[in-house]
Amino acid sequence: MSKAARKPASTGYPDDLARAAASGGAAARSTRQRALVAALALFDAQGVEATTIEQVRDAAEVSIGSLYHHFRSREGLVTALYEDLLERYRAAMAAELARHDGTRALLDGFVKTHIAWSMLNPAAARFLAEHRHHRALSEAESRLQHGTTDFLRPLLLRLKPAITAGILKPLPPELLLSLVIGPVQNWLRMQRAGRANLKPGSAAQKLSDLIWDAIAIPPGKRKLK
Amino acid sequence: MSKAARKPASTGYPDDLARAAASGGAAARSTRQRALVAALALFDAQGVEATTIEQVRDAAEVSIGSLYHHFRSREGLVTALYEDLLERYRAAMAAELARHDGTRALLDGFVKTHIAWSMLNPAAARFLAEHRHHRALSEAESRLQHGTTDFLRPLLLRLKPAITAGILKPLPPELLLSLVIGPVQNWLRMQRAGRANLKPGSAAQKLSDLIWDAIAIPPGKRKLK
DNA sequence: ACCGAAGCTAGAATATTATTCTAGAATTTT
DNA sequence: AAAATTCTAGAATAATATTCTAGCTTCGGT
Repeated sequence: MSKAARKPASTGYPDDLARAAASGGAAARSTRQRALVAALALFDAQGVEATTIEQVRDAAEVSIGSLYHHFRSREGLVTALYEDLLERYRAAMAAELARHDGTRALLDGFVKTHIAWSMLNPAAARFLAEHRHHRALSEAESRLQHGTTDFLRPLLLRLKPAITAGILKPLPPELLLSLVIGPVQNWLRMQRAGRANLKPGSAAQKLSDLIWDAIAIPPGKRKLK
Repeated sequence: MSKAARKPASTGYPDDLARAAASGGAAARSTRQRALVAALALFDAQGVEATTIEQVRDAAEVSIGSLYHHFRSREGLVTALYEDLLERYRAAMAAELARHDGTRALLDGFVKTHIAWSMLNPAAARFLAEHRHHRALSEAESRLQHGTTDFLRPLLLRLKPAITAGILKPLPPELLLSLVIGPVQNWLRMQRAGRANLKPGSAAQKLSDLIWDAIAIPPGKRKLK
């Protein structure tokens, strides 16, 4: 349990460090990365408030001094972890969205990718979902490309033309975003809480269809422009 | 500067303690209640992690001993506050829902009441939204009527008959709930973050309509049973 | 009205945890 | 290779949560 450095299934970290392991073995992981991996595992198991710096130090086999050198404070560790995970999510999502281009396919790709990534990286997904609001993050967010927490800007930009084209209802961005991401995040929360009976793939398909009904203009009523 | 201007001169507590103030002045508030009010204000201003027991003691003018007598621990204070606020939300919502009975009116009432209550009690709404997942709460939840966090069971029960009647799509409860509550919670989060331009009333109306489009069977396609 | 029990208040004493500090090792730059 | 920088280490310190003991207040029973 302490130093199972090789197998992917246990850390809960996105990409599961297959890359790091391949590039020189466990020892090659940077101190910083070891700390992040350990922190995520502990946070996921016990919650952030309940995990102490000392626990992270033991799990990551990193000295207190190093921890503070890299992260400045306990809060800084939380923030760094959030930034790192969000970046990984974004990369995965961006890669996936680039493969679709119809309006409908884009929405479908977003919903399915979001859910699939969350199932593949449960600890990361939970952490991101539960710490969207952490006070120290507002400053971190601005450093993260956009000044917004929901990393959906790209999706939004590609949905807007469909409004002009008369395919989507002319909704303000805030409603469009809420309708797309809201139900998905909510279903994932229920699923994490063990209150979901549908399988993820099935839920994704249905949510995608239903959200479409909410935001699209029914074919019969479309007016060409 | 943050855009989210907090209301001054108010405790932020639901009902704003008008009741307590009327029934004998500030001194009449129970120790426990003073602690909850102070805690909510501090949590809202600084976040939970950043507020210390000592700060609560000073703000509430309650001794450490009393604090621990009433709440058992710091975590217990958080949990008690969550339970108290949730109970107030529930009472308000239940009272409102009892006044409607058509399927559409019910949904509309839910969306509008949820948003209205959140605007009226911003600190409470934020706290509830941000601490839905707090580890110590899972146990608390079971004590709270239903074993679920989303206190939407009553709404769900009243929506189900509409499925049999062919008005709503035959959706599993988890999807129905996600579609109704997800967009609303998401919009409120954006609004708290200062990223909403719509006025709450307008957003509520539109969300209600859009959600209806997602979950209802279009009139033309309904089959009577 | 009085008694005891239970609930409540108080804050000093203690325990736990976060953070700082100083020193030295490793690495990178010049 | 010397100097500078970055990184590691863990003991020392500071901040904070929790426990403990003692006195006070309220309340139900007589």
